[in-house]
Amino acid sequence: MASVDPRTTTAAGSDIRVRFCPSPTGLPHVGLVRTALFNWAYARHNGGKMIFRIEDTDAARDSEESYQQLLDALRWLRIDWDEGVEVGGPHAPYRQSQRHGLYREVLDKLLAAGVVYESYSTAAEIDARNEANGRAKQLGYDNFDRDLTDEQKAAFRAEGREPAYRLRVPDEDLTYVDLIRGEVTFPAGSFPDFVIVRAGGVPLYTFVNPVDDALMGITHVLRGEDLMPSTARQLSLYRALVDAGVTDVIPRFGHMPLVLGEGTKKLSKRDPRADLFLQREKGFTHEGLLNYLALLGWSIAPDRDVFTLDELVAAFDIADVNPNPARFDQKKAEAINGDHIRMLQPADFAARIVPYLVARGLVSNPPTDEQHRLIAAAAPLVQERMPLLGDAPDLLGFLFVDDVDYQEDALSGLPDNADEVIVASVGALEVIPEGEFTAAALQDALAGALVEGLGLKPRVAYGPLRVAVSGRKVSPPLFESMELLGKAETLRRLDALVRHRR
RNA sequence: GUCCCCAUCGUCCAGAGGCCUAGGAUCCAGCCCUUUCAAGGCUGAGACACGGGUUCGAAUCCCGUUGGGGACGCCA
Repeated sequence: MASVDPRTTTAAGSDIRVRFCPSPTGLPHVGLVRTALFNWAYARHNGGKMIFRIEDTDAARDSEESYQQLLDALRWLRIDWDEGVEVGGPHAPYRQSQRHGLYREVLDKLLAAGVVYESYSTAAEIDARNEANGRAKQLGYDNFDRDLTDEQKAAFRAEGREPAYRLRVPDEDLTYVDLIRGEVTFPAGSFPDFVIVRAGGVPLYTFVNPVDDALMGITHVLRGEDLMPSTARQLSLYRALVDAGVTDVIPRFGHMPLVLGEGTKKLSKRDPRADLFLQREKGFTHEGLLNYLALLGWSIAPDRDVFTLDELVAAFDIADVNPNPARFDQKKAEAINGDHIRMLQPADFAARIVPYLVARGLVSNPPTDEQHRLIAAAAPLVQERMPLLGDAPDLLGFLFVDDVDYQEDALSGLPDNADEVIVASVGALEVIPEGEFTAAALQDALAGALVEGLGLKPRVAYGPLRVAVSGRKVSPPLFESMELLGKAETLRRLDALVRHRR
């Protein structure tokens, strides 16, 4: 009869310690971000601690660049940590590549406790034995070296072989209560004794991950569903760790649903939607992206899905997370982001679009005082009409260039009487004094000349002016745009379009 | 092949036995507002995978089927 190990932690509230422990390989992925977010939110909600550790145990794939990107990502997202890389803490160091001495000590304790043994079998030998015994190859290792005598070990050593170390896994069912999925049982014998330290002494992930969790006092392991099957191995290692006196409690586990891409497949690292920095370049705010990601498996209320990070923290509980895999929907993510953009204070919004204008070469870096003034004045015109901060250059670009870049569709959409409209407009605008060139005055003058005077529908009347001013069919509100440009520049642009059409 | 997980509108989420003629968001369609586009408002289309139980009563509990996903390394 399966039962939960009584040594499982009962930590709650401020005793909760969670960790985020990525390996520095490749670009930060949105799935990774959601894992970090839920860990962080759980810690913050409960007043517990968030530990940020780096699992750089694979020298071949890890890179310093990737490590820096991870830091950049979390800092941009405002996901902070109480202990870990950069900030230090009582369990430093927090990069596994700097903890080898610790792993050696733990291995010695496990060896002394008799729960780990030396294994000399090579992969080829294991395969050969399986074949000879009519045992399926997928079953893997056959626990051959479990009871090697000292003489046998000496003989292998004499051949120049170095042992790998394997954990003697318990021959009984392993049960735990998943924080998201409830009770889960792995039947006895579903996996063989596994290697924890490679021949040559390099410790493996299957070893260092639980060891660090134990050493760092992690109470709640919240990770991706893809790691769920390895929980059986972790549990068996944990028991060994307790038996060997390395730790005295076993953490609780919660497995978050996968983030899917198109169809039913896991969101690929190659999928552009998965690339955190690409999403940032497109113009996601950290608030919007985090809000959307939180929606993948969780909700704050039945009838609401836009919320602040503070609200998320106040409401979050890992037990409320839905176990279903969720698809990343770019459209909805952008819609949520648009809501967050609209929630921004005007000055904050203006500041946030600056990097995008700079990137497009529309303003200098940093912008001049004059450019700052223009950005601040123009920002309110576009804040509610963009789902992404990256839409700013297209919408506001016309304000920062001397020559209007006419879009093809804008030109071709011009009515036949465009010149007539512009000429009439110029007449109406010329009489407005420089100091009274305001949106309200412009609207009065243009409505009088075009809508009443020429009897045009507003859509027809203002279209040519919009193209003359912005070069586009879609732009910020016309009169306000003209006010920002000023009388002289506005008239110059109207004239320029007429010339351009000749 | 073995083990594990999952199953409500196209998508995401709500629903922990009667409040469900299943609710919200997104997307799509239409209307309103309107100087374009948005935003905003309104309306509409759209789902409990299937089959058995349990129960007076099931989207909700149990079993099975089907479907999907994940894991099975001296990778992480």
